[in-house]
Amino acid sequence: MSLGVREHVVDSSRADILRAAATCFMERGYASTSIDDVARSLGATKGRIYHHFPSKADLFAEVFRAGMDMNYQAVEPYRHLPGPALPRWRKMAMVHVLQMIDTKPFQRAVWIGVEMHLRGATTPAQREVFNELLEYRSTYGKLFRETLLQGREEGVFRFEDMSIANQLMFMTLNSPIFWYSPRVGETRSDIEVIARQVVDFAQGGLRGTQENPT
Amino acid sequence: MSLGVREHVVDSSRADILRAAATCFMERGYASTSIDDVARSLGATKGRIYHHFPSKADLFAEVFRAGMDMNYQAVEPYRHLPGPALPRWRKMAMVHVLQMIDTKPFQRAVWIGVEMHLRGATTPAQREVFNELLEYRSTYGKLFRETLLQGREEGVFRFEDMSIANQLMFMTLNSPIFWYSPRVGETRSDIEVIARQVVDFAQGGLRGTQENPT
DNA sequence: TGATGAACATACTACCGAGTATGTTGTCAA
DNA sequence: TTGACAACATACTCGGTAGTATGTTCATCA
Repeated sequence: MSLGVREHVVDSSRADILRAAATCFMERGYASTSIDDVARSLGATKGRIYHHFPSKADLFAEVFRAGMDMNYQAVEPYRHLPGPALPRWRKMAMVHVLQMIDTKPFQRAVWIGVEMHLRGATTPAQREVFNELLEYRSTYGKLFRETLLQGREEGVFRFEDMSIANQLMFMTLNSPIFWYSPRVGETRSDIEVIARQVVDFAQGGLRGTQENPT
Repeated sequence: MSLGVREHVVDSSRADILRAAATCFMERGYASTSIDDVARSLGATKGRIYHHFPSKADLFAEVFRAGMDMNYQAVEPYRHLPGPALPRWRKMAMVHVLQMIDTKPFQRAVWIGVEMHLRGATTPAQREVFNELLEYRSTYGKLFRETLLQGREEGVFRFEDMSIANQLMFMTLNSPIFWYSPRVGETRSDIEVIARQVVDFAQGGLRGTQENPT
């Protein structure tokens, strides 16, 4: 079952390509990123990319999947924390936001992928792959949805429309992929302060205006 | 000073092109939208586009400017409402969200434009135009910023970092450009219900968790 | 009424980028 | 040591697209 040195080298090369591709997609978007761009950022040529990935669309899909995997694995350990909804939601939200910051290029790619799918900018052949990935994303969304519902029952959340609340919450929690950029000399605790503010905003939003208390 | 029939026809043709272009940019993004796409959606050819706009980048810039103009003109009447910050902020926010819904194609173009600028995906020549447009956008942002500060002094808002709060607020208020789509048989009041939920979420977010009340 | 120019359409060029076909080099197994 | 294959690089093709150059039509005005 253990992988030989050769396999590790291959996987490492693949992973390097995925990282470079994620960064390129983040910086220029999908359409404006050429395979040559990705190769150049690796000091390589197209041959290397096409040796590991059959097409640009497949390369992008792998980046997308990698980003989703990171999220799922980060949040999954906390989804079944027992007890009231709020602390569990806060933990999950915090982990999610930190993921957005720590793996920004991949998360931007996920965003781009969702956008592309929503406007149907994929070939029928790529549709299948994408549908599977978005199913994956949908599953991830459900992790939060359950906790949102429990929180509403417990009175800590007061949103009206579940669908809208879900959109707004994820919009808030995902937003660092657009505006966060590391500062020089930034420590881990600085990042956590930022993430906490994002989570606080989302929590306040989910509670609403609270103009009719009791 | 009054325009003749000829000028009106010209302006109407230009406006048609801008609307079609905004829709195309929304549906496929900037890079994936060809001038032929825009022309085809008008039942015309490239010649018509290039007769009115010198380049694709200029066409896009005009769409961007039109979107910003709509926002500014919609919000400006309320920026100097006297009295406490909260009702003024709510009015401005509500108008802003309704603008996002009513002129979605243009607002998506504005978003795309900001993204493009942030990653520097513009030629030096287009930089000047873009810088002016983003200055415009910055001015628009200040309309809200003043009210945010007043609201914090009055205790209705409790955010820590002004920059982050501003980002999160606009992220929330802008978000309908991504997830709103008209429903069949939807009335104006249905739309206003949606917009109100968005504004409520943003207001709750700006107030924060409120775990240390007084 | 004919000349002029605006408002397009048509036909073309030049380039860029995805994908392919074909080398080249190093490694490992027999 | 050799041959076979993985992991690339190199050198192409080919379709699509921005931009241009050149018609064409119609209204307006001298």
